[in-house]
Amino acid sequence: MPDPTPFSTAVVSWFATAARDLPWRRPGFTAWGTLVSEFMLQQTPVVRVIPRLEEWLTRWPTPAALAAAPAGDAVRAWQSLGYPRRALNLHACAVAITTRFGGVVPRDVPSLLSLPGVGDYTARAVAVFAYGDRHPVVDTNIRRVIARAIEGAPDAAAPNARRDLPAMTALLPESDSSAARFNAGMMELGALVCTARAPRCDECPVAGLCAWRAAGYPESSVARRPVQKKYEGSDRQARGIVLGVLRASPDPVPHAALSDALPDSARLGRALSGLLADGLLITDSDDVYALP
DNA sequence: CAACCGTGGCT
DNA sequence: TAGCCAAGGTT
Repeated sequence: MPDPTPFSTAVVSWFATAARDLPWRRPGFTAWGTLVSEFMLQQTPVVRVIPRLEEWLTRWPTPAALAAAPAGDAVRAWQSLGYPRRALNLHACAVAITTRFGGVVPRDVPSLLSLPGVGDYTARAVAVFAYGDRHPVVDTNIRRVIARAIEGAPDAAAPNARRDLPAMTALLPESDSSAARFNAGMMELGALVCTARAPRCDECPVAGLCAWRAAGYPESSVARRPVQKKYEGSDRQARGIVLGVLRASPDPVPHAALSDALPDSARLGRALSGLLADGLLITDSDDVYALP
């Protein structure tokens, strides 16, 4: 490993000029707002998150406010952000923060990891971006930047905390504030310049230090498997159709209305049992369904 | 650990 | 068009 300082310094100074003006970077943004934004940003693009985030924080400005609402309200307000379990988990977070942490989003990583739907990335993102503490943050952007610039590989390998966290730690500046800006800068670099497809290497602030560039931009040799199975006709799509009907209706919905929206009864049955098991749906009788 | 979990925009 | 991809987490 070469001296990480020139690399880290270049990323931090680039970030000072290139950072996007995003809601969660506003002065005075709360730790709760950071937690909500990180949940929404789990696999959902920034541009689609921003309007939902503003709505959520206006409606539920504190964990206690969300905890006082039915979980179904959170699922409905999630709208089409996708992966609606995140809305359920976020509501459960609000309850846990209110009951176990006095209504204050915890600051230490182990406490954050104890919250539902909070994993290695989200826990450290909150500790770093909301509280300014010094931890390595590793998301998909950072793994790709490290793979290319440091390891000379065309793409990131599968996520692996045993390898990813030490790799980021080795690059992390000493001071809390520089470390936080480096974490954010690495994510921004991966999002804006060192992108998965068509990276903008001519605009890259660390091109001169990049191992991938030095190696002549080798391409991946192994064929990549599809990132997702086909969506059309899938059970995943079926769950979305069912929840879409429920979100659109202020009242509980009879099974017949769901059959109209999803005539394939086997697929509908799998969607309903799955959603019930996940707690995204409740049913009092055999044929009337509602959000929790 | 591979598979699963939504949705929509881009190429 | 069909596949790729987006600030992951859970099982």
